Amino acid sequence: MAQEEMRKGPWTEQEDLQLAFYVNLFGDRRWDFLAKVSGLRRTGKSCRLRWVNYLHPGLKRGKMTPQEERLILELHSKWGNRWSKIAMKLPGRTDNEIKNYWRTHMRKKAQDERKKNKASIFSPSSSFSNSSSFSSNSPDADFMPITENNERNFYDTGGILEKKNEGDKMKVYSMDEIWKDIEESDQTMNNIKPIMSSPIWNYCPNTLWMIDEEESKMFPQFYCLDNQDNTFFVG
DNA sequence: AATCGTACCAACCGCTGCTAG
DNA sequence: ACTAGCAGCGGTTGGTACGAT
Repeated sequence: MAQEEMRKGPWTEQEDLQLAFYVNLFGDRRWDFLAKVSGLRRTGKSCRLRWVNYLHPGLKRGKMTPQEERLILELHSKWGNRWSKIAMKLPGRTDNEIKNYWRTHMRKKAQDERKKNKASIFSPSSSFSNSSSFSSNSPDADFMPITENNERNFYDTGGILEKKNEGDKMKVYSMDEIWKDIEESDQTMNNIKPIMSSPIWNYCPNTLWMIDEEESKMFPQFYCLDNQDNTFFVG
């Protein structure tokens, strides 16, 4: 039997409306089922992605704030490429968004570093000439961490570098209280399996997806960003 | 005005882990 | 205990907007 051709590529406004309607009707589970009943010629996977990354009412649009940027840097240095985990600490931001941001950010930073290094590489007093990154052939390698296998990887940065950043060029921001709570929530999260992986699910008290009492116990706290004065607060 | 390079974002792909049967 | 199906995650790619030349 010839399988119906699945649509790919950008979503139309009509498709968005259709998806939103059926998600509201049946909930945000069983994506294959949703894809089928909605009549959208999309895979369940595609529907889920569209909903999570674009249509969900709890999403925050627009540029990353400096606070968010700093938090991403901090969390990435701690957790590495655990985008979904990082996204959990940035309400309204998706793992995809953070991942994209990081990619752009790192590339830019790598280029800056490269320029700096090029300027100082021939200087006799340059400590760079003694650094391990000197031997790298890759253009971005200067900014890549060394992995547990002693390999460099542009994309997989952070995490294991946590100690390496102590006291050297990585600026340390004072986010003690946030960190304290993140560490506490780490312990909690290690013991409790989250119901949903996306941060937006426990961020949308005014939407159809209100968290219930049980869920709120699992996620006792989350950070919110006050766009007025750019401060974090715990909800 | 045309072309090129870069940044950004949306979406796809492949893999993994979880869970229900 | 095993397996199939599903959900989610991380990596990658492709398209578009925009600024520089």
